[in-house]
Amino acid sequence: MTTAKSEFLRQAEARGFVHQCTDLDGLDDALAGEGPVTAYIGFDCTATSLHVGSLVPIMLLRLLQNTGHKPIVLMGAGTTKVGDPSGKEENRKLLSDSEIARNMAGIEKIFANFLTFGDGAGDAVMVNNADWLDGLGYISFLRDYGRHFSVNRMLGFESVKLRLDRDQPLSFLEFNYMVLQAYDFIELARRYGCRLQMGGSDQWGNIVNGIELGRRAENLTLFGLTSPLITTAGGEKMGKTARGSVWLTEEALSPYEYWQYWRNTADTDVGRFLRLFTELPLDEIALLEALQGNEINEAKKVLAHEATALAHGAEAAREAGETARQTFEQGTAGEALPTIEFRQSELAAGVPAFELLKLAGLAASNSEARRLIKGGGARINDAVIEEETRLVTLDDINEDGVIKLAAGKKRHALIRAQ
RNA sequence: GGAGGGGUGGCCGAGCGGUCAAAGGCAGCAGACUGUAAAUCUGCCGACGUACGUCUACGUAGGUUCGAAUCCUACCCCCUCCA
Repeated sequence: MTTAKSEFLRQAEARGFVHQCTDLDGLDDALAGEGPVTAYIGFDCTATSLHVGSLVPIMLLRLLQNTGHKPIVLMGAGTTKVGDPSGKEENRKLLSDSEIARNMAGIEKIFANFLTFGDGAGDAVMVNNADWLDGLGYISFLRDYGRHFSVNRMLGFESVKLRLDRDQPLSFLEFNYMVLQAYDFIELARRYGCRLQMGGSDQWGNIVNGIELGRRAENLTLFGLTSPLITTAGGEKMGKTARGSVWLTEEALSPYEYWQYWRNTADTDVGRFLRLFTELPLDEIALLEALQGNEINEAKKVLAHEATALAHGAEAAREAGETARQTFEQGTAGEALPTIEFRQSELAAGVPAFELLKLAGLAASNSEARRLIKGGGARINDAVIEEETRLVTLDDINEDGVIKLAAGKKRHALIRAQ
């Protein structure tokens, strides 16, 4: 298929969201037909925040909503109790109910920035599969749905095969994950008329299972659509930096640092990321992408701004951009830099620079900070720190009333005296 | 159930009684170059300590030895082959 009829698929394809689809033409017909199509993506509740690795599905749901359809965010509180074996890591540790509840609350807040929730036809809804999974009756579930699953086939699925081939243990608990995920789909179809499940390419097997269960058990026509796994030009999964994951919540990662993450995108990733992670028109992106040499930095700033505005709001994005401008282009210090407060009296007595570097999060330990100083990578107010044991005092406060600390050229922090 | 192989720093992977905080690679950090890019080159890369150093670390727990990642015993886990 070259041109989709539906706005959603046209955009999704043009922007690089589509990897595989169970029935592209059929789905296109449905999407182009009358009324909104309801679609869902499931998210595990394994942490209190999501990171940029989850941004592709989030943007996909947003695109769905923007093109007139209804997104369902499925919180996998129920399936999280089982653990997805496709993670291929080993057994995951089981999370307690309270941990799951806490994680879910954190994740919910993120979606509020990306989707419009409500009761209208096109409004997004958030549901929790624990609502139906927790109360399943074992025998009746087996009789009604279990009979539609062929163990022979399940053994052939990538997630399972991988474990078996390596003789790694796969508990019966985990083996059931795909059954439950398949069941989620028909439960959503029943409750919300949901007809499409989307997800990362690693979810293909799980999604297909749901579709087949729908057909066998309820004679439903369901669709599946997966997006490619996005890696950086360096071939790495997205979302890791020196300081850990690139989280989407302010509490976990400041908007400024989030902005910086995007600003530091590799040249070759700029166009792809603009298409996936911003909503700029494609022709505009094409222009930005075509910029050469130094000028591509303008495209990166646009990417950083747009992406940050989605996650943290336009104002926070503007502020982050302004701080970056002041810090990098003007050599002064912007408001939004990470800041630590210090008591006047403590500073008067003098605090070792390496300790400040550690406290500011620019080094993981005192040793690392000392090494940084030894290596000539640490600066106070733009002056390289020469002695390893340099004390920082009130005298170091510059004309802006702060002490500017830097580790390398990119990582800055401010010290304020209280 | 039987036979053999293995568990080493964030990951991969050498070491197989002292010279081992442990080769090499990857990742990471910094420096040079640049464009807050990529590639390349250089340095650093357990913690604490201004140096000498101290402490913690080679699956877990004991033991042998002046001395163990290296040898012995038990336990846990993984892999390969046989039944």
